[in-house]
Amino acid sequence: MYQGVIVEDSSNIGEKEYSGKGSFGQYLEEVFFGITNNSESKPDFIDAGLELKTAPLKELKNGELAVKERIVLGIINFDSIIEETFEKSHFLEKNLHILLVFYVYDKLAALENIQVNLVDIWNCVEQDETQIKKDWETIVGKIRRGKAHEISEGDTLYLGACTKGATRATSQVPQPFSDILAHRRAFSFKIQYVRYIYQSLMEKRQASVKRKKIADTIRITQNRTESIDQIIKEAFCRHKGKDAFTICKDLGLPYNPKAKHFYAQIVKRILGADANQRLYEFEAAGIQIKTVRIEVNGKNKESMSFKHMRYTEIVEQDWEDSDFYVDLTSKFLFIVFRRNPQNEGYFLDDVIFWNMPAEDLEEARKVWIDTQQKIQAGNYNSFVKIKDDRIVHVRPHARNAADKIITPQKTMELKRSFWLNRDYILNIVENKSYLT
DNA sequence: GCATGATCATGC
DNA sequence: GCATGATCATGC
Repeated sequence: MYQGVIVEDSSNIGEKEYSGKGSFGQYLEEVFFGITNNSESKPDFIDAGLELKTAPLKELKNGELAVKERIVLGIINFDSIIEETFEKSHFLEKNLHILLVFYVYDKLAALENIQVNLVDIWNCVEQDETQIKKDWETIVGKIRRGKAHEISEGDTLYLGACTKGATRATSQVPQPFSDILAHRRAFSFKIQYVRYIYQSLMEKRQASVKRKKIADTIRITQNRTESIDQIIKEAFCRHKGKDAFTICKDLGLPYNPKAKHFYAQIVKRILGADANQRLYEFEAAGIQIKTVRIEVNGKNKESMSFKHMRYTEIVEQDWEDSDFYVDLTSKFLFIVFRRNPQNEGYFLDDVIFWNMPAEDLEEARKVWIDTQQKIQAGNYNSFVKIKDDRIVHVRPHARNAADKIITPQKTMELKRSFWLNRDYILNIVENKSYLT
């Protein structure tokens, strides 16, 4: 643990070094707010009841800023949390009101030059009480059932239980209802939720400046006790067996299967939203809608691509901060269309709400590490292939052969992505039938 | 029939 | 102009 001196006057500042992850947070607390860094589990601004959290943003190629990481909210004590209720939880005591400081991440900049982009207060209970409580109870439920070692990021929507500690081997701790050691974990706002927080705070600010109206959002879980997947299932059941053309006709949507958001539009409408309305839970949880087409032979033709990787970025990243990790730990909503042998069209057969099981995520991690090492070594022609049968593979994902990006070796390489193997997708789809 | 490389279509 | 989701084309 870091033992800091109290910064009582500015002459101390120059003597102190802030390094590593969280250095900007320490700097803000000590120099700007004049409080000592501590790992005590009391609010940082005890009198105001405010917890200070800094959140890095990264600059995208197009100049826009995007949230870089999840926000970690404090270690989960497996032994004491089982005695708590959500309303009186340690989590709520510490994190009810959070003062968020979004800043632009710059590894090389001096701390005093770091650019703060947005400061605002977020009250997760005021905004999202139902789901945050549900998530908290899901996590605590696993601990109470002696399943702390099976906690997965995929279990929850907004509040996650992320792993803590440098390595798997050195971060195993006991749990109260099982002899199996579990990975030490902390509560966090999942990165998709942080993205949502940032986006909605920015929108609020811009709307107040420009006196603009914020687009309507629908909460599909509002006034309902069912889980989000049950609600989706019910809504989709009404359209099972129809072809996409008929569904569009029945919903009053244009039939335009090549449009990028065609299936997302259908989903939206099936769930009761208009084109100009937004689905709150999908945005706040970053749920990915993916379509799968099954041919007459019972198989899908295609693997599933994700956004292309940036070779210079991946060599510097930890697995858990990588784009691919964020993608794979999202909830997925697979919309399954099946080829109709009579008329060659596709009909809606199933929707599957899915998240990747921990052991598969671990396999994906190994492939990611393998890829990272090969990029580091400048080896761009021996990535994991689909034939290797390792759940995911690496493959080109470019506009054409000339569509290249820079590498750590300063050469140009074809854009590539991680892909989910087509067999793996088929397996998900065939084993988890959902609409009955 | 499938793996793999390559590319398309759309929208922001 | 490019990201992204999706799909095509070729050769083994």
